[in-house]
Amino acid sequence: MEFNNNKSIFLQIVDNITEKIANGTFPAGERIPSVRELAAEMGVNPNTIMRTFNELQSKQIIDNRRGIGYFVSPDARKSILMKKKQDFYDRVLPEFLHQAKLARVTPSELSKHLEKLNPAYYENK
Amino acid sequence: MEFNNNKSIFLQIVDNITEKIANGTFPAGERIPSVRELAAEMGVNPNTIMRTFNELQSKQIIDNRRGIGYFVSPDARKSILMKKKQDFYDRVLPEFLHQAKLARVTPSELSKHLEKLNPAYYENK
Amino acid sequence: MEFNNNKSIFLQIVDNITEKIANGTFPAGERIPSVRELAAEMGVNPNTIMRTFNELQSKQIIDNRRGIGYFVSPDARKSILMKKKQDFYDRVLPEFLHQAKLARVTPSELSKHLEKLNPAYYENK
Amino acid sequence: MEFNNNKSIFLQIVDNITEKIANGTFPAGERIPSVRELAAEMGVNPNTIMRTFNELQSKQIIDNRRGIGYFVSPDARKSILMKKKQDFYDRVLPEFLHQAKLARVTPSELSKHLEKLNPAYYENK
DNA sequence: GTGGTCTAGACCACC
DNA sequence: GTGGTCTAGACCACA
Repeated sequence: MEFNNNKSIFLQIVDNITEKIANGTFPAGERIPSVRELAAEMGVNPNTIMRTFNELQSKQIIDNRRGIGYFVSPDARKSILMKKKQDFYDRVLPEFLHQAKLARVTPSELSKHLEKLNPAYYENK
Repeated sequence: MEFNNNKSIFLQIVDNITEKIANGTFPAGERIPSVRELAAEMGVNPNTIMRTFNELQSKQIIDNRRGIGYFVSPDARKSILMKKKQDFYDRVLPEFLHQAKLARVTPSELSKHLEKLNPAYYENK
Repeated sequence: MEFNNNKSIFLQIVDNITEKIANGTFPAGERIPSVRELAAEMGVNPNTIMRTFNELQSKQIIDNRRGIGYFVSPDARKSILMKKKQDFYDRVLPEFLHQAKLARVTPSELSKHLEKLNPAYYENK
Repeated sequence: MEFNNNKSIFLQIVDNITEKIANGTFPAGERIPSVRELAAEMGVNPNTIMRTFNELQSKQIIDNRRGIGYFVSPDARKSILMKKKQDFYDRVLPEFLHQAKLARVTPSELSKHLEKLNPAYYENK
């Protein structure tokens, strides 16, 4: 896996696994790969994966079964999608509008750009 | 001044001063307050202000006159606005669309929200 | 059987079987179900039951008759009850009082709660 | 600092610091010693302290100021005492009564012991 | 095999 | 000086 330097690796892995649960790559109730497997696959130290798992567990996205591994929580997908959407409207969108204002992008200018992108660019990103 | 823990303090001050130049609070050619004044006003270590000034200077937004202080560069405002707009389209907007996709916010849903907000919320932010 | 994630599974099964001997579900001298039976019944790996049996045997609560199975020791019940009571006064009660102190629960406050619970709640738990 | 083998070191340090905040050793709003200081004082690796701080921060008991250190949250003490008391009644007390029942300690027997201890032992523990 | 903890040590950005 | 992240490697209990 390729990592971006702006964000810590373990948080990028948190995002990565969260998205895999959201899009069904890791289905609800299923076991996710072991710490060592993921570490090898992502070219990262097992401790880093462990930290990721701690984070996901504290968010109640995954559960642990002793000696067996980590499993996707039953309602993880739904709760992830809900939280993501809420975060989008509560934090991402206002911040975006703030940035638009600082860049002196007028609402009409912005609308024009968003229209042009709809739906092609947006869907393929 | 209140700071956000997600971003380094000196970068938040860079943004703050940059915006003050963009909106004319600090006009072109004028002297900006001294390191000590700003440090006291913002409740921050003078070293942090120095770092801010170094950053602004390297972006050619302010100039130093030895023994006198720092001054807003003649063309600072125009260049700030240009860079801001470019950064908005090159980085902020794509990232925003990416976040929208991850949050499963459809283009039409997004348009609807933006319409509702336009122009009232957006202008007053 | 449902397990608590704070304690190892085999120790939870040890507790479970110990209590069944204490309350007469598994009477003295009788054979207890086989490893495979218990494993199936509890939804657990047979190795885990084996470990449980080893533990119980080392505490002289059960005995093994080769090729036949495990049997409740003749004096298991009496010894379990004695040890439990001793452990309660030596370890559980002091720890409980320590927790009460950390929670700033005064002795009188505690007495009041215990009175209210006695005997109804306590007996039916 | 001396550690108990039944519980992970970082959780024992969490308890230790939490109690120090509860009893006023670390007053609200004050800075707590640095990671390196505590690590040296407790004879532990700085990473272990870091893990402790992450835990305390996620519980909103301490806050971070970039480049300066960690500070006790303004309302940490009150919230700690509330949570502790709630946990005592919700979890510790029921578990204790359950243990008493398993040990076949009758309510009256228990009351007698608690009386005897009141208040001397309890206060000095 | 699984996770979990801890250490030692390096390197970084930031104040 | 402060915290923050990551690696490497060891050791452990548990299933």
